[in-house]
Amino acid sequence: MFKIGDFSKLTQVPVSALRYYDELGLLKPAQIDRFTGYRYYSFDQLPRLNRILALKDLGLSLEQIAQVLDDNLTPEQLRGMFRLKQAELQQRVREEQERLARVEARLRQIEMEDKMPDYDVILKSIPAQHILSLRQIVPSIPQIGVIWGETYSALPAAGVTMIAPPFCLYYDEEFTASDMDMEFAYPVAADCTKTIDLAGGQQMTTRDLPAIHQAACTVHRGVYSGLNEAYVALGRWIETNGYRVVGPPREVYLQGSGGPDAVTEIQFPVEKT
Amino acid sequence: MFKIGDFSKLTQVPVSALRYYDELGLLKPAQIDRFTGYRYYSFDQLPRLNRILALKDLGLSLEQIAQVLDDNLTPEQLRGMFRLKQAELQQRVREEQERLARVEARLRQIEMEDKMPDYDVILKSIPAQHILSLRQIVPSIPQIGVIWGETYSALPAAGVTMIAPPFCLYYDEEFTASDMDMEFAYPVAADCTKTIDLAGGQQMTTRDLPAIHQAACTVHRGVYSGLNEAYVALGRWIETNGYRVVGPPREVYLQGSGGPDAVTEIQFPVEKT
DNA sequence: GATGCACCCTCAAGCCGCTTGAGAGTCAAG
DNA sequence: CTTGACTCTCAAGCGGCTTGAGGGTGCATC
Repeated sequence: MFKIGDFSKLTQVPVSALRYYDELGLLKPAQIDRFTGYRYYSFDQLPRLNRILALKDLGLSLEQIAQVLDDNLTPEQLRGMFRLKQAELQQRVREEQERLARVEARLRQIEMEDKMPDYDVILKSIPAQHILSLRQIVPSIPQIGVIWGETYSALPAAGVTMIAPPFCLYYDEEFTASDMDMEFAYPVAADCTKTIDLAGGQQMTTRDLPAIHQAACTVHRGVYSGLNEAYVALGRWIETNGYRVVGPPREVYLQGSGGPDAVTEIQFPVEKT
Repeated sequence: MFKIGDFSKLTQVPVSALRYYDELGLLKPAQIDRFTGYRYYSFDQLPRLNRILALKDLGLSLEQIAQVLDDNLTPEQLRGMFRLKQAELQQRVREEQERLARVEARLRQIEMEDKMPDYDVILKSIPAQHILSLRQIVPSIPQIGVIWGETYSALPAAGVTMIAPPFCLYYDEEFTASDMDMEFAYPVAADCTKTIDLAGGQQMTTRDLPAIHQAACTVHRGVYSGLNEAYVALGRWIETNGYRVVGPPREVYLQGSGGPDAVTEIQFPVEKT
């Protein structure tokens, strides 16, 4: 019989942990002095403690360990438990490896530029939306503003209200500054079905835009001409982190002044390669 | 300006997390209604929030993120921080991979035997010890008990007290049941220097036994003839988990009755291959 | 103007696996 | 009989939130 301190030295488990295991009923001392409350342990408890440590080392929670030790589960349940743990760990290893790759990319960037990068790229999902949109080949960049003006002013007349910031989709595979295949989109209520005829003979129509599982996104603050850098940053992030683009990027005009206080989000649908 | 719920939907960050970031000073709302306490957020806060999310995704703590965002550290500190994080993550990936390998080994074993294995192997370090010992070629297994008896009875006469359970070291590379090269050891006080002459003309002497950085250990309960299985289990564990033996194994007689309540620990010094 | 209902607030507790600390009692050696 | 090392219990703390209780707000509808 040892006092807790001796048992702690023997097993290299902290006294506080032994007391905690006692509290949980995971490892009760062989004996407790009923007057002083002193815990006394015996060698016979080593196998049980070792099993606790071994299972803990496999990543099981103390609650799960208690089950394995006491609720003598069926072999079936036992297998299930470990298979689950295996899957969990595989997932975790993958995640940590990806995280490590991201940290290394960020570190290289800091070492090159000697400061934090200007754009932070995050992955997020984008919910399905119902939009009122116009798809068109746009001859030049200045035209974009014109089209936004025309389409926007047509909304109230048609009794349509935008329920989220407008955005556009770029369908060209490569960047071009002329004859761009673009779609101008206004998110509208899910039950809205409309067709609007515009001055130039084109039509805006409502349609569903499916959800995007994963998109690499970044936010640009300032005039639109600066968006370039954001695209560059996003492109680099996507490449160095092992993703690839799987759909047309979107430019969301969160705060659409076009001036220095404009806020624009760029979203690239991506997939892990 | 959005209320917290709208900002939460926009950013896909839970309301409770936004409130928590406010509390930490990590992301204060652009404005707070001084009468109702309602938080109001603006688009301008998106870049900051994105940076928070990006850094969180790299594994930084919120405290570290606050530093990066506000205490604008020197590029030197910044690099240091990320290099540290990199090292941490490399370590973690290794650990999780090893853990996964252990879980997979255990799973295979459960699938073979349809129950938890009888022996749990754990890794631990073994501190340096000062011992009084006798190294000898032992002709046969029954002789072992005899030698323990002789050496043990010589201790009191020499005024030596054992301060931990006795153990023996096995120097043979392979298992043999005859002519075993063994050392019988009694842990004694660090300042004890003695030579004891035994009946057969041999001498026990004191010496230092260095610490073992890592040892694979398991505990056997019961008669000594059952130790075999414990050795088998240990050997298998060492092999399947990618370790190799780097020193003579020890058999520690924790509860040395030799009967069914005997408790023996076997320790193999090991190294990751 | 009353009533819903969805939203917002603050404050406190809970999660896990312990660790740390306060305040008080116990044990063994000198 | 004192000293000092140990033991006990109980409470709080860690991180990054989440959950819930209890109560106030804001806007639309009757």
